[in-house]
Amino acid sequence: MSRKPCCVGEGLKKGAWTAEEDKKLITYIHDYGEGGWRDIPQKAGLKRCGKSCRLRWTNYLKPEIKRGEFSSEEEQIIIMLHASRGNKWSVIARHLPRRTDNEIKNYWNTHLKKRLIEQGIDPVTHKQLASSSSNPTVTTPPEKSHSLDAPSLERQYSRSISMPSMSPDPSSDSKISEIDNSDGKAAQGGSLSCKKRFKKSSSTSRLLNKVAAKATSIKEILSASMEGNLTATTISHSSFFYGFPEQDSSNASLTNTVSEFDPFSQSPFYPEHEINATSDLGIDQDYDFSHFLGGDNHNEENNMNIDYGHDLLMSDVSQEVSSTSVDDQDNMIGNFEGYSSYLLDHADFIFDTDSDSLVKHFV
DNA sequence: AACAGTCTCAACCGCCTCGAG
DNA sequence: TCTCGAGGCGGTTGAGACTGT
Repeated sequence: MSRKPCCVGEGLKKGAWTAEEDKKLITYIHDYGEGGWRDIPQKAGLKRCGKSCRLRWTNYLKPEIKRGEFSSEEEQIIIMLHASRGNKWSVIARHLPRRTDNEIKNYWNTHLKKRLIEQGIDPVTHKQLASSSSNPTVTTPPEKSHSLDAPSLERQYSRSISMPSMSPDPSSDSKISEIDNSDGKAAQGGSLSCKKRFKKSSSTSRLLNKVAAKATSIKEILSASMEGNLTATTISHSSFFYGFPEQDSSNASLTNTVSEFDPFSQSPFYPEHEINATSDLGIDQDYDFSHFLGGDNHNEENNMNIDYGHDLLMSDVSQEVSSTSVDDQDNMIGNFEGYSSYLLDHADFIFDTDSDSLVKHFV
């Protein structure tokens, strides 16, 4: 019972971190590892509260953190998880690889919430706002507002929730690079603003970036779910094919080639080619995001956004990932990686100027 | 160029949970 | 069983960047 309180003390600094402070913290954690935050400021020579050090590390300096624009897949995941979990940012963050709860929270408050409102959807209840609905729904009490069933969600999101997405900033691995050393202050918002980024991106490059983001996101999602040691991700096998309508099952050679990289085919833990289809939404079928993507115009660009199952509304009370062996997890992750690589290696994505969309050709 | 309004997001605040003593 | 501190979490703030006039 002789512990010192954490955040009391004279001369503790507040406000933006300087590059020098960041360097001290990074150096210390590199040498001694995370944990024992109470003692870190003194040992690292920082005039900061331990809690502040922990937040700075976990939200900003940690090497594996991904910064930059959220992909459309990430946006969809956030919205769907928010619909079922509410403002449980840490829970949502566990299922978004390398994203922090703080970043997700900010992105929700500054982008996604506004977009849902613009679309006439209540960002709290995820139901149609009364003023914008021709068929007003009864207001749902808050405690029930985040447990909508799949058909309800499907009805609510009648338009695209996608925005042009950019691949992660290549420089994002270097946190130091985001510090403006000219005045010793942390650079505000380490990357360009959303609006500016979009101005710089042509529709073609945006689409190509989507392809790149898609190829890695499959693996990342499963990896994060496993690393989070909470739940299995509910990605159904057949979802992989929903986004590839031109993939004809009658084409025997193609089908064989694809199944060679089937991430589920070698897992004895997931019979019937389905990973833990239990979800908070109580759905066990694939969630077809084409309903989200805008009326009758389901062009290829839209399909690019729904290429894997978005019924990955995981349940923290469902099957624990720890019940699977390490070998099996590695095997599955490896298969995801193989499938992603396959897409990049064996499918040409050609930009069709007529339809302003990408056309996918397997070679 | 200057100013005001708006937007973004890093950082802080306060509360909660868990576990050690 | 109780107390208390560490760590975690969600809500909020405000400095700085951006945009419009």
